[in-house]
Amino acid sequence: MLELAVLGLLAEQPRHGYDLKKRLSETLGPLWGISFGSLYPALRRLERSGAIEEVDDNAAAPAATGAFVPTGSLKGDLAAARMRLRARPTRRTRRAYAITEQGRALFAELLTDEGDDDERAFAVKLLFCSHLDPVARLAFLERRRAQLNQRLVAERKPAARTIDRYSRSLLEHRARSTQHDLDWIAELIAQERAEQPGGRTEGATA
Amino acid sequence: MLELAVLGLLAEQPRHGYDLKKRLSETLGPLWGISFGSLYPALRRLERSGAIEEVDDNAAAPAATGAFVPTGSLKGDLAAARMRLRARPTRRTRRAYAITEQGRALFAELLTDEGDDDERAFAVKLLFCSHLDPVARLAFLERRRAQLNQRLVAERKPAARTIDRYSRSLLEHRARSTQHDLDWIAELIAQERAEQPGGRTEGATA
DNA sequence: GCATCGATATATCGATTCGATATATCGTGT
DNA sequence: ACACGATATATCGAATCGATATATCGATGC
Repeated sequence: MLELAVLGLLAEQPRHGYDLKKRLSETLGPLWGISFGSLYPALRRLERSGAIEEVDDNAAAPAATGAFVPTGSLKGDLAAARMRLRARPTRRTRRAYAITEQGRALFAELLTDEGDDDERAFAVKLLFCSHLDPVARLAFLERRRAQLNQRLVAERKPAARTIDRYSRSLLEHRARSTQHDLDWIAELIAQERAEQPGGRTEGATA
Repeated sequence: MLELAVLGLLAEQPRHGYDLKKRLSETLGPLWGISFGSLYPALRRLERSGAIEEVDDNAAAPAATGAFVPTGSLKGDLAAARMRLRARPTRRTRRAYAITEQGRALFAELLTDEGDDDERAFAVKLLFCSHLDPVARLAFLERRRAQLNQRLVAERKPAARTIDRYSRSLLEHRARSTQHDLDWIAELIAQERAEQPGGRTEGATA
């Protein structure tokens, strides 16, 4: 999962770890508080497997402090040179990674994979689903809709057990949330269909 | 977290692992697909720490197949006896646990703890917040409301970066969801206040 | 210049959790 | 007697988390 997210971001441009984390947690937000303890190992895994490779830091976004680095300035070059020259930089400095051809293949595979579909997986895949062809994208959204529909049915049936007031409220709220998600997906699907009519119409109107 | 959930269920009555998992996943649903690989170790941890203890299986819910065990029937007694008599039952049979005094203290402590408050922690605490006194419960709900408010502010501010259409849709949907959660909490708080007026009015009308 | 501070950045550790798998037991149908 | 599916416990390796340590960079003040 983390692999997919990292590959997706690196597919756009080379980036370094800190920046990857920043982007991911600002987009995935509270849904996935991604941690360095999982990110850096994931980067090492990906590098060992040849899906990404370290590149000489350039074009790797500076994760702006407000001050932005004038790419290729004298100052920047000097800093980079110093960095490169040091006998052992003790490696506490930026490491930028770029995706490889192999990595792109892996990315496509993970993105298409139908197996895993929890909340996180869906959100991550949606973030990068513009890389899918229209048909696959539609299938992806339909899959999600079916999943949510199924969940909603389970949530609608009354509680069976005697439950306390707060539990009941939680259950009810979750059913409403699922409905909310479902409406959203339905709209995304409608937009897809509007743009490429002729997709298969299976299960058309919810 | 799992500890809290387990203690909360065992506070009602003794239960065995499989049943605990069933109840938790039917209530926490897709938010937390709790697994045996975390549950059983958690039970062992709790037992070692003295928060729970194994009890001779009785009153531990049978997790109904539809057929219910007529508690204390001839058949049940025989099965139990056979189980107890076997030299080494290879322990692939039920283990029921009950909460101890120590466990209740731990439960109260975990439930009151203000530290951890992700989605899961909130849901679990809400499930058992009837064990809190009204003042603590109100404080708990207010804490959640403040957290969601803060999140909403962050989500409302426009995207800063150029993002693709699906990312934007995700972001927008999440802001709406947060608002939805916020409304829900606000209502829970209103109900609390209605039932016990005189709670401190700090930040009363959102 | 230089001391210091907060933001940027990488790394690692132990503990928890996940997901898959193995295996035993029970109730039921045939 | 047997097979079967649901119930039930257990364990393994890998992924993830949360905390912590440490290094670097840029700005601010003196």
